Amino acid sequence: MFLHGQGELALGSRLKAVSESLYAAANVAYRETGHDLDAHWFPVLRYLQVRGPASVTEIAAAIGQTHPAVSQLAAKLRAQGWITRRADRSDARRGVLELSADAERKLDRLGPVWCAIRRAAAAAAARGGGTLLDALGAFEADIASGRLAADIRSHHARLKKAKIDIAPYRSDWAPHFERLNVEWLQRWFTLEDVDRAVLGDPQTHVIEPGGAILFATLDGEVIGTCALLKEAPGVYELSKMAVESGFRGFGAGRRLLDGVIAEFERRRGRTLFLESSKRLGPALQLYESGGFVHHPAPRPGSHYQRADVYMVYEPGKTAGRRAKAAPRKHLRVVGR
Amino acid sequence: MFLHGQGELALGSRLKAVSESLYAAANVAYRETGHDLDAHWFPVLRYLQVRGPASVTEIAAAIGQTHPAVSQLAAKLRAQGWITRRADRSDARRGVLELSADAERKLDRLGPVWCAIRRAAAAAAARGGGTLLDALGAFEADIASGRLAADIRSHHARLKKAKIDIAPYRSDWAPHFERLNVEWLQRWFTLEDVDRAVLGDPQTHVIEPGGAILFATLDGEVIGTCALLKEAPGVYELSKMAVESGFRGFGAGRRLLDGVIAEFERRRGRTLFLESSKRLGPALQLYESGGFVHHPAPRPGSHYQRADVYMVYEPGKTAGRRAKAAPRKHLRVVGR
DNA sequence: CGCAGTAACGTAAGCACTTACGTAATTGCC
DNA sequence: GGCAATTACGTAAGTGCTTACGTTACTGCG
Repeated sequence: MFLHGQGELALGSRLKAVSESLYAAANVAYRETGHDLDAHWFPVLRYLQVRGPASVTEIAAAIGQTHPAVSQLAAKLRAQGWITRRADRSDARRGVLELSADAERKLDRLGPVWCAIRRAAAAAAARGGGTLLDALGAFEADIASGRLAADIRSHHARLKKAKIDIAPYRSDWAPHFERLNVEWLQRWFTLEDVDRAVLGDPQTHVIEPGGAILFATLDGEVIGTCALLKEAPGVYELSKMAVESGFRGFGAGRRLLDGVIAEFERRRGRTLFLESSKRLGPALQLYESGGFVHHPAPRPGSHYQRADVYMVYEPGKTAGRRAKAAPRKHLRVVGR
Repeated sequence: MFLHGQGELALGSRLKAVSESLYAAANVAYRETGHDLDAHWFPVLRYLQVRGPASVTEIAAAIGQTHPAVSQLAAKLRAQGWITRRADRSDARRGVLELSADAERKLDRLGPVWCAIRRAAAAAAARGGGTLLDALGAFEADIASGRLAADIRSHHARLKKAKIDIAPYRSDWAPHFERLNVEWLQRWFTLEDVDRAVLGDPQTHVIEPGGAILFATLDGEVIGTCALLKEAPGVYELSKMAVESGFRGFGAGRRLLDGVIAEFERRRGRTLFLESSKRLGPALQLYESGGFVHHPAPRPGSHYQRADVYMVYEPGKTAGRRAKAAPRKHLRVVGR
């Protein structure tokens, strides 16, 4: 192509073309996997998914676009039922955009597609090696030959067939432990000092005192984590359970919970408790079905500001589990 | 920025944003240096400059855009006097777009700006190192901080102050010798076998037989070249003179011509001739002012199909040079 | 407390492309 | 040599952004 000979001068044109091809490739992947959304919506929808309800200007600033762009897209998404808008009671100028429950459910299933796109794109970029121009050239070649699209397809097929694995702590996965937890903490609460300490150095704060950290992986991709903290001899806390948005509903949370309980039992612990919040409805359901029962009073001397739920593990109480798990059956099929 | 955390998934958005920022940065550079054109025109204008007159679909295919895009831009450029359109007599559907003389003159001066943009962009891309994502991040940082714009400015300032240097043959510059000549040969004629041989391996075809190759450089950038070929003992040919489009009118051709004549004289040659074409008006003027006189008959046994001009160097005939050079004075000031 | 300055949007219009479509000329093929 | 298929390319309309502008609400400062 003529522009290749023009070096960096044609970068603008080529970047734009590659950008558009990437949107198109992503859209093909969405369509093929039965997801009805447009790649251009990704920044806004993903922001709302990860960070929770937000105003137009907040989103615009975060994704690097102008507020009219977000405003117009929001109107369209609102018309299609993806998002809702309510007034901000503290500031009448501002509106709060929020994913509809339906959209939230849809997005929670997109993990494998996103992961497939990410892998294919990373592979294409890496093939170029060295410079930006080389990487761009490799991208263009992959797009022109259809290799990018084929790669997305095959990665997605692999991910859909893959099973969730539970793996023990690995120091090189410490950043995943932090990333996954920071994501939901920022969304639902704020990072407290206890969190920062534990997440920043899990080795010394969790592993060395006699606790454990488990990772849920799907085809090598870390998509969830959970920790068992040793509080006192025989007393353990289940904590830092996090599953990546986009991979929810595949059973990772259940597997992590079972894994942590197994770790607790391997240590012959006496007491296993957890602290959580009423706001985290689906998580509480999971804990209940896993054998945790609500404790009437809040835990004395809790280290979390946010904790208004205190649950304790009672091995006998796993009866509800099978019943709760049943309606999830079709999800498991999709997930595996 | 939020999108940075999304890895390759946000590549489309980021590429588009960087693309638009690059257009904007280039436009700032054009405006600051007093050039009245839009960065979006670059692919079309540059194609016409380098390859010569072309049809809408040919350009569209070459620059990777759709024909309506080129068609619409062509209409705009035609209205502004940048290009003209005439009918293709062999195919009534097709039109032939051609740069106006004025546009050609403007584009011939853009070399330093283009070079400055290229250098700044290359530096930004290199700062990221490794992967496409890193390079992109570096780009975004440079754009946000204004460093890219500042770099373009300072590179341009350097280039405008720089003088043209004439350097002897260096084997690592052989690709420049080829590139510069292929560019104009493809535009004005076609590559003949003689050309391919000489350009592909100048060492054995030019240097070793006792000839010479000179390069014109501006601040380290190779922008022109010219060769002295040894035809027989004492008989030399001036050939393969080429100056990059974008750097014309800065006196590089004159300097190369003088340099080659000096090489000829250093070798105590008897005869120095050249072959050219009537179609290359400005080049013929240069040769005339440099002391070459037209020979009435074509050269017997010419190796070029395209040659319809045969000139011979006569040392006394350099009188016209000063007169011809005079109106160029302001150009030299700009060029240095 | 009043009121300039600023912030949060929404709307309109523009821009650089695209896809869709129509028309006229050329090519290919029996 | 005739006619279907293809090609060149203009026009219209759509898209995903942008800039420009206006309205309403909030904020800070004398």
